[in-house]
Amino acid sequence: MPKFGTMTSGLSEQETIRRNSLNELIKLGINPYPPHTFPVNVRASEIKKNFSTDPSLYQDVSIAGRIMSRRIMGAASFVELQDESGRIQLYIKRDEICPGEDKTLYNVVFKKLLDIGDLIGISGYVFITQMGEITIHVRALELLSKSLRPLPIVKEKDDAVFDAFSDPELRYRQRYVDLIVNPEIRDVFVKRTRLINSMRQYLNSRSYLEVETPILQPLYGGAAARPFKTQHNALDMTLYLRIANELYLKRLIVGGYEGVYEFSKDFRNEGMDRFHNPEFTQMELYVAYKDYEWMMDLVEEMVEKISLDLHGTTQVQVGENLIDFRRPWKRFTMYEVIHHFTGTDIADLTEEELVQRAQQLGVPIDKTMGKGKIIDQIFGEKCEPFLIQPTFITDYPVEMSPLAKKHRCKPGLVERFEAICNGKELCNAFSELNDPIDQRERFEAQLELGRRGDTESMVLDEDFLRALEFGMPPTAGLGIGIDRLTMIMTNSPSIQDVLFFPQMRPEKRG
RNA sequence: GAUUCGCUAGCUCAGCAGGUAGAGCAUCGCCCUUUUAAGGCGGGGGUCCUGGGUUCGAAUCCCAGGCGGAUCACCA
Repeated sequence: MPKFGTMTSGLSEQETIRRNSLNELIKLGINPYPPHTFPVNVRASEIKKNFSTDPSLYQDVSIAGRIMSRRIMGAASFVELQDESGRIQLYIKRDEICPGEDKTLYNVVFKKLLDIGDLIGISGYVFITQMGEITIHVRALELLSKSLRPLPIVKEKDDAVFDAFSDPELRYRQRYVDLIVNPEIRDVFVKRTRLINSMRQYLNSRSYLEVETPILQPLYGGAAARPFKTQHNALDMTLYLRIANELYLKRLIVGGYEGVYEFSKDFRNEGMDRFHNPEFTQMELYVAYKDYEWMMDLVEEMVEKISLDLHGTTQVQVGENLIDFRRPWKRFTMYEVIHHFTGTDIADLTEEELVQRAQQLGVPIDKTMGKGKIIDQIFGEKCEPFLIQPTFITDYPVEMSPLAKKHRCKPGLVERFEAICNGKELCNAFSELNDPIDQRERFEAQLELGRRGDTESMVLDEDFLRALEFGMPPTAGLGIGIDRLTMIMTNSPSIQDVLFFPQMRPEKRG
């Protein structure tokens, strides 16, 4: 466990030595945390990429970064310097950085008082060593920040990694260390940002308006989930952290915007596992005068573009599976896919028959479940895990979709789809319910489910109903899980791998 | 929440017929002016997650707890 406290007595040997080095530096008149800028004019990866084709460009480079390893050979040394772009080797020669009689900078400062983990700035010229490594020959060296804790040392040879910093608990709790020593982790988060940028660019190119809606809500709505509850002192009222932003975005459609979207952190007070974090990110989009068929086309196009932007191809390797986002994706109705995987046509079954059938299939159900939830359960158990390539599942039972419009020709169903990919839901979308009378009835059915013991049933939102009563255009709505999509696009097996700081229990000493 | 595995030096790990702690890298000292998991020689560094119990004696066995991973349940 990490050691806290600032008293020397509580420090490890290596921490004490570094603090002593810090004091020695100060005695030599060197500020270990200098305030001035350092004039970086190039990045490590750029030198490595371009030096061979045009060496003349790199005769006067100035670069800053972290010391990741040192190989000291008497009066000359090699250092691996890491900046945001990658690593480059430095060659440091005593008589080069200490041209006069005083060799303190090399013999004492560099060799004794600097450590792996310290941030330095150097200037020099680039050359290639006898071993063929592109290297910066250092003319001047300056300490930019002293590191007081020893860094885990990860070594590599011939693509084999030695002593990897791999303890998941330490990696998540000290993500900053993870990012320093495991550069491929940094890349996952770069991809996450590029994914969001790609999606935003796509939506902006269609002139949809990016908006912000409340995270603290007096009523939670827009999804079936248990909320986090908090207290506003001045108003003396309970507020909930949003579980979705659907109802607020629809209010904006009522208000006259014809396309709105929001990247939103949502919060659900439920179990945690490798697919679930209490706070997670969704992108919700609402477009007026469109329907769910239209939205399927949009999702296909957008996700295909994202894959191309990230990987230059529609194909992505995810674990054992090669997933191809190339349009068009397969489309099945919920009943079709259940029939396909279970051999049962559930379209005309009564609730009792459905219960019986679920039990025959070994699908666990309980008394609080309505018909819709049982169908969803069968789908979740018997179909969803086996849908690997991106697939649209359409036309859900009305009971499990209280915010979706009734199907234009199939009674008992709604105009809803989910995209399933790698056995998991990627997005959820409907032709939005804009009939205020129907919406009120659906809320009331949800209240009834709540009375039967369903802790995730929706609550009735009078203000939202009032908005609908003013008239909402026919609208297509979409919610897409950004964490899940990032997991797929970066081949990450756990949501913790795509969140910088996944939720953890507090660490305790002893 | 349930089951299961894990927690030993800064990091990765070994040690578990119970006898009082080890390796590699890191670190410290010395040598070394093109090395790259640099190398050579020498030295330090540990509430063995915590608390109880069994025992002459516990990192090791037993019980309880903490934190984490995986799987399951709820869910995105």
